[in-house]
Amino acid sequence: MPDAFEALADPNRRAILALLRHGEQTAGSLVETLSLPQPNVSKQLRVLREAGLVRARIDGPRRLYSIDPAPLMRLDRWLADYRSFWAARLDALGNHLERSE
Amino acid sequence: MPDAFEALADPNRRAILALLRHGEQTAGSLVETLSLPQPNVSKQLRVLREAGLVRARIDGPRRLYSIDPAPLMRLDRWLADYRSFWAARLDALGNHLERSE
DNA sequence: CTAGAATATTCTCCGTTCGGTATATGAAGC
DNA sequence: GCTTCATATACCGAACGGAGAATATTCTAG
Repeated sequence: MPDAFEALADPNRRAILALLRHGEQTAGSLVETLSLPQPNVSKQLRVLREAGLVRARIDGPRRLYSIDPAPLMRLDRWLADYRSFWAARLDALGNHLERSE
Repeated sequence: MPDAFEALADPNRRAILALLRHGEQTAGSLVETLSLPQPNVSKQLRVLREAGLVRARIDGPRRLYSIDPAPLMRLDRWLADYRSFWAARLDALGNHLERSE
């Protein structure tokens, strides 16, 4: 059972996640968009599912996949411990920041 | 040459990064703290270096490793595209948010 | 219950990675 | 130049991960 870090290590899986940002998608539409072989996509979806990054909703013969944000939240918290390393640098450069204290 | 996602997929490498949060460390002190074989640590440091996550400063016979935040910044920007998936949920729970539109 | 569409699983092959051990490089002191 | 300490690299075998092709499962329709 892979964790989120391992699941995100693969570019194809990140591409799937990016597509799911636009909303629920059937496995088939992901196959079309990615122009990858169907079994390949299905296997990557399984890894994403086991890592908790996506969930599948059964709709007749299709499965509708969508993002489950929980592991990404944890990744965000993990990353928070490192933000101080670049926050200072950005302030110094005077860049516009999306976030402010 | 591995990218940051691949480099972060390994728990030992994440442990090294966590230790470097406290500041520059020699390879030797990392070996002690992690209680991993020295060549193992050295190899993980190489992967982290090639991914740009750490840099090494030569100080006599030792190498002082420290965090290079650039790839983590990129990871943060990557993650930003997914924040909307849990921001709404946090709002609903009444949690305090670091960022606001 | 048969057929067909959508998706998942299995299998094999191959390149990569990992842990462990041994060895090599490089700098500093004598 | 030799020795020693600190670190890196080379080598090996085992385990892992991904691509591809073939097959199995599951649902729905008729």
